[in-house]
This record gives sequence, structure tokens and C-alpha cells, in this order.
Amino acid sequence: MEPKITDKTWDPKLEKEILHIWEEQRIYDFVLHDENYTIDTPPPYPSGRPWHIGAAAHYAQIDMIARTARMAGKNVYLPIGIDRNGLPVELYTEKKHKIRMRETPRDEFLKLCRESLDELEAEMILIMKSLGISGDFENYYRTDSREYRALTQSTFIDLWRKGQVYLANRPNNYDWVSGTTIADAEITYENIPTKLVYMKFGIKDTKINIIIASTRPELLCACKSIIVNPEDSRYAKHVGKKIIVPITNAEVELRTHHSAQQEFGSGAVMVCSYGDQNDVALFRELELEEVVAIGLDGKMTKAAKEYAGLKPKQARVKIIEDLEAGGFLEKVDDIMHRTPVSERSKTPIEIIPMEEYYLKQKESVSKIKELGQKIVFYPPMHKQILMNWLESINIDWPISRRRYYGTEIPIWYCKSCSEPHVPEPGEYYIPWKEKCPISNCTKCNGTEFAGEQRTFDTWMDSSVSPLFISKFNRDDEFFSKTYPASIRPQAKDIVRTWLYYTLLRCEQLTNKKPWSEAWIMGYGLDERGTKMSKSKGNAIDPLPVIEEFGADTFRFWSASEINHGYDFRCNKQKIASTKKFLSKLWNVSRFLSRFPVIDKGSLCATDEWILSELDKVILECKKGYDEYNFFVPAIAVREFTWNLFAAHYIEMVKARAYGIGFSDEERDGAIFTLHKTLSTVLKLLAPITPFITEHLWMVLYSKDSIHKERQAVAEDIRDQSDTTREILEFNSMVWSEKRSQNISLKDSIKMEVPRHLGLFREDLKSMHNLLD
RNA sequence: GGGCUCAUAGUCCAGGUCGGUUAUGACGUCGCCCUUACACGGCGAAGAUCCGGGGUUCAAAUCCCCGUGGGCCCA
Repeated sequence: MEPKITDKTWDPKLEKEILHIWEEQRIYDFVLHDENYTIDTPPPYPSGRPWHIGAAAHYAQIDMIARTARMAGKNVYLPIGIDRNGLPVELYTEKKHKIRMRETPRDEFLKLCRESLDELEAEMILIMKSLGISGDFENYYRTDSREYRALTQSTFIDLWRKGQVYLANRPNNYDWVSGTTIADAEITYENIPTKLVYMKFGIKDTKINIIIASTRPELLCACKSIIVNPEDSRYAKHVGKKIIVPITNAEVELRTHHSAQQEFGSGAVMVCSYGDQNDVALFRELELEEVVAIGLDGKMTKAAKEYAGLKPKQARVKIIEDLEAGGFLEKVDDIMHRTPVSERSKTPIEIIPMEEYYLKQKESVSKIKELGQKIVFYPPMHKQILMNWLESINIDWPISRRRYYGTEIPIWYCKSCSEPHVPEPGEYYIPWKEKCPISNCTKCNGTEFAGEQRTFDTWMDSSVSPLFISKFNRDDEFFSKTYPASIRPQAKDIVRTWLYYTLLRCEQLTNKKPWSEAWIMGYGLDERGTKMSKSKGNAIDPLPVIEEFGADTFRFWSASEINHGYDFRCNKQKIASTKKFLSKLWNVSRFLSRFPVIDKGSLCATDEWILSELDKVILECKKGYDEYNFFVPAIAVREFTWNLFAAHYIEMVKARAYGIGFSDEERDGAIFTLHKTLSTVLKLLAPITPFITEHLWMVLYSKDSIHKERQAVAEDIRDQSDTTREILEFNSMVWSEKRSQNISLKDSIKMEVPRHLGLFREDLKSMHNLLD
């Protein structure tokens, strides 16, 4: 019989044809059943080129989850989404067009952002498709669509009405030159020369002074405590005493806190609202009453008394003079200080309390803990990331942002009495440019309204993804059958944000957990082991890699290199070498393709032996697939296929399969076993390498897709591991012997098959050309 | 400062729950070999103080304790 396969290697170009067949036959279409396996796919964020290889590996693995579930007989719903809200695209767009957000008309700026997103998104979709992701690309969603934003807004309106949202004044990063709040991501640090001022603070009712060094003496009026390190013996006897603040004469308490460094200045630190982020943390932790010393205009406020109206820098000069005049000045050092500055204006930021909207979360913590306990984590150790985070929550969630490209906060304020009004949920509202849908103020009957300018934190959008994909409030039947979702796959670094916020929001809105399982993947690291990121410039572009080696190579690399939950290193050379295994699989199939597929044959000992080993592999794979750990099946199948099946079994039965020196029944036993083993291996690999397995399956076994098959099930065959070891030892011995006699492997040799391998004598004799 | 996690050949990684073989496999290196599935292959070889120290034990890569070093996250 002529082999059905003639090419010598697996050609990744075939992947395009296979993709085409899948699309034509629509084999991954989702039709709602009563029971569904819903995957809350992470919508990737197109923030710039290239999309990195770790992310591509991540999506490849998510697809393996879908395929695993499908082969387990589940009706899989794998939605595809793109996350498009937020700061990164604004920065990307500003850079690309050399413009500034706040100096560009809002509509115009949004349009440019959308264009940037469209370009970047197209590449992401292309990568996801070429990876063979078996999701619903036709109905892919965007988090900035009217529909999605309407959902974000309606969930906000719902929580607003339940009293879960409030306005509060809290410290924020503020760039007074640009007149705006800025995110931590927009801050850079620069070493700037400044004066370190050593001041004398008196201890009340004593004549003792303690010296405090600060770069921000102008904040004395906002000083509410003095801290020293608990280990610092110099101050131990003064802890708890009242300290008199120079100039203002206020009394504050001396406390201990681990954040005070003994080596800095005198070891005693003044805590003011707000010199730096540590002050913010301390005010919160020690529950101190804040003083707003600097206003939104960047000048000292009335709280600074005689310094009011001065800029902090001017006030600093003056207060140093006054300290000296009052005898409070010990000395002044010139130092270089690591100062947080605005990336935009290059001026030092101030931390200023600002009014923002907050969503209550503190009171939900224990409920979320309970909910978290009910969710199965893969791997279980990563549940700890969530639990640790829950432990550390001590403020509510600030959800408003002074940014443009986000979902607008749907509020209008009455111009006469300032009463806030939220509209009816269900529509997408744009308050900064649309007329208020309410005609009269419910409080004062006023008719003039001002729309809210701010947008939501993007996690407000992302955190309702399980509700969006399940058509919450849009299709009750669909919702009831797809919510809670089955699984949330995501990366480790966003457990505190995406996973946590989703739990919080979905619990608040549905009183249910959003999914039964959470699957947490590690980070992609570069070759040296540091985290890959666009900003560090060590990100590898996945597209050329996939184009060069093929999606299956990339996928098999990802499965065989990534032990689930742990960080993984990306190395192009290793990806390249993975292709060798696919070639091996291809050539094994090529060899088998010359034999007819038969459904029975009388099995020899060798056949029974390999089937028992195959059974073990099936079990091992099941173990891995049950935990969505693709590392386990990838390694197990590679090991079996390469080092047992091809290296030993095929060699042992080759002559028998050709029918040389054996009966027809014996020949059929070999052919049957060869095909049974290969077809099982193909199924075991199908979730990991969907293209090559599909191709081989269709050429050899069926017109129908392998991806409609159920996964292979173990038959509980007696373990023959001892035999395996003996066969391997014997074969190795013969090879070594031929080598030492300097004869070719095909040459005959006089050797005795050991008695314990008697059942395998004929196959071994033909394999090694043994003479009696 | 706190948390999580890792440490096994030049490189990556398995084993670790349940202590016991000659410590797994891949990449790379070096020899030899085109044996009719595969040279993107085969056979063979070299290459490991299993991070350090202590403990438990007849026996530790594995269990316990104390360190050291890396990574990530939170402060």
C-alpha cells in the first residue's frame, strides 16, 4: 500500500488551510444548551506594539482549556473580547500624534484614540486567530462599545441607588501645572537638589528638644505626628509624649512606626498631610485628621496662616528664615532628593485631597472571602494572592478618573442646587456632551444641568465581564444558562484587580459568585528571567515567531515549557526546537499511513505491552487535563511517542507490520495496534496542537474533525512497567554491542534474547536481525 | 518592612504530598552512523557537591529548622 502521507515534514503553512476548513464548517459555533461551559475569557488590552509573547502563550493555553472541555463533552462558550478603555491608549495616542489630551477637543481626541485602538486590535485578533483560538470571533465584543458601556453605567446606577457609592475627599496625585489628578503610572522620579532642614521640636513640659529633618518644612502647619522606629533606643523614653511643633505651636504625639528609618536625619520623622505617599499611608493607618495645606491652585492655603498664597517653594524659603529667627533651626544640608514629578509637566507633584467617587468595598471583604473559598483555584496556591489582598484592603475603591477615554460616569448636576441625578439604567450616556435626560431637578425643580466630566476607573468595566458575556439584563434565558460562568482564566498579576473587582461587583449585583473555577497563569519572563513588558523593551513579538514556526509549534512549546501557575521564560531558540517533536509525530504518521486502518487483529505480547503503556499515558494526561495543566499531557505524550512508541515499539514490529516472516493475523495485530496507538496519541494532543492533529486525523482516520471527538479513556490494562524497563535495557544492550563490534545496526548479530523477554523473542529478533 | 514563589548538568525542566534504583527528559556540545517513517533522524558519550548549614532517620534532592541568593507583588 502506498503511504497516504508523502511529505517529509510538517509544514506549518497547512495551518491556514485548516483554519479555513474550521471556519467553513463552523465547528466552534456556540449554540446555547441547558448546560454550558462558559469561559470568562480575558479581553486583552491593545496598548501598543508588539503584543507580547507571554500573552500569546496565555491565550493559547486558554484555548486548550476550551478544547479540553469540548473533548470532555461539554458545550463550550468561549467569547472573545477586546478591552479598550483606559489610560495607556491615551498616552499612546498623545505620543503618536504629538498632542496633549487636555489641549485637544475631547471628541477629536476620542476619535484619535479609537483609531489607534482599531489598528492595534486588528493585530491582536490576527494573532488570536492564527493561534487557532476556537472562540467566537464573529461576535467579538469591545469594552468601549455602546452596549458594554451601557452595562457598566447601569451597574453603577444600580449600586448608586443601593447607596453603595459616595463622594469623598481623599489625597490624590495632583499636577498643579496641568491642573489635573494623575495616575501613579504618570509619575516618574527625578533626583532634584533640595534642602534638608533640621528643626528643633520641643518635648512638652521639658527642656529637651528633638531634631527632625525634613525637605518639606512648609508643611509644618499640617504636621500631625512624629514617628520614630520602634527599635530606636534614642527615643524610647519619649514615646507617647507630646511634642510642640515650631512656628504653629501645635501639640502632636510621638509614636513608633516601622517606616521611620533610624539612619535618615535624626531618625525622627514628621508626618504631614501630605509630604509623600508614606504620609498618606500613615494618616490612614494612624487615623490622623488631615490639614489641606496646599490648594488646587498649587499655593499654600489659609491653613498655612502667614504663608497662605505662597507657592510651596516660596513658603519653604520664608519658613526657614522664620525657623532661624525663632531659634528652631539646627542646620540646613543641601541634598539630592528622589522626587516624584509629573511625567507631563516635569514639575514635582503634590498630594492633595480631592473629591472623587468611591464604591464601598470594606464592608464586603468577609463576604468576598467566603465567596473566594467556594471557588476552585488552579493552582490552589494562588488563592493566597486573593486572600492576602483581602486582608490588606483598608479603604473603599476610588472609581472616578479625570480622564477622557473611558466609560463616562452617568451623572448630571443641577446647576442651581448641585443635586446629582443619575438617569435610568439601560442606555449609554455621555454627560459631558449630552443633554440631561431628566427635565426637572427632583430637589429644587431646576431645569439647568451640568454633565459630569469624569470617567470610570477601567476596572469598573472589566469587572463586569462575566455579566456582559452572559447577557445580564439583556437576555434572561441566556443569562440563567451561562451565569455563573464555569471558569475564569487569567494571569497572576491581576488577581488583586481583575479577579478581586469581578468578585466584588458580581456579588454586589447578583449575590452570586461569578464563576466556579479560577485558573491563574504565571508571567512571561525574558531569557534572563525578568518580567517581560513593553516599557522595559524586552518583549518578544509573537507574530513573527508564529509565522516562522507555526501555531502548533508555539502552542506545544507553551504547553511543554509552562508548568501551570509558575512564571516561564521565553526563548525563541527553544520554540524552534519544539518543532522537532511535531516532525517526529508527522513521520510516525507518515510511516503508519502506508498501512490500512483495521478494527481488529490478534495481538502479540509486544502489542499488549505498548497498549498497557498507552493506557498509562492516557491516565497521566487525564490527570493533567483535569487540572488544566497542559504541561503534564504535553510531557507525557512527547515522552511516550518519541521514546517508547517510535524508538522501541515501531522498531520491534516493523517487519511484522510489513508481513515479513509473520502470519497475516500477527501482521494485523501490529497494524491494528499501530493505528490504535497513533489515533489515541492524536486525541491526547488535540487540545494542545489542534492543527497537526486535525490534519493527520483527517488524512488517516475520519472525514470529521478530531475536535468533535471525545477524549480517549483508559481501559485499565495491567501495568507492565517492569517489561518496559527490560525491553529498553535489552535494546540498548544490542545497540551498544553492535557499536562496539563496529557493525551497522541493520547487520545481523549473534545474541540470545533473555528468557524473561521470551514472549517478545520474534519481534526482537526481527528488529535487531539476531541470529540464534 | 510584609507576603508569595523559586533555587537540581552550559541552558530549561521532572522528581519533592508518599524519604530507599544508576537523579527525568529536552535544548546545546562531542563522537559514530543515510538502518526503505523521520539527518527537523538514529545510536552512544561527556556534563550535577540536587544553593549553604544544621536536625530527624538505618537511609534525605525529597521531611523539619536556620541562613543565602533571585523573581514577582504589596507597603
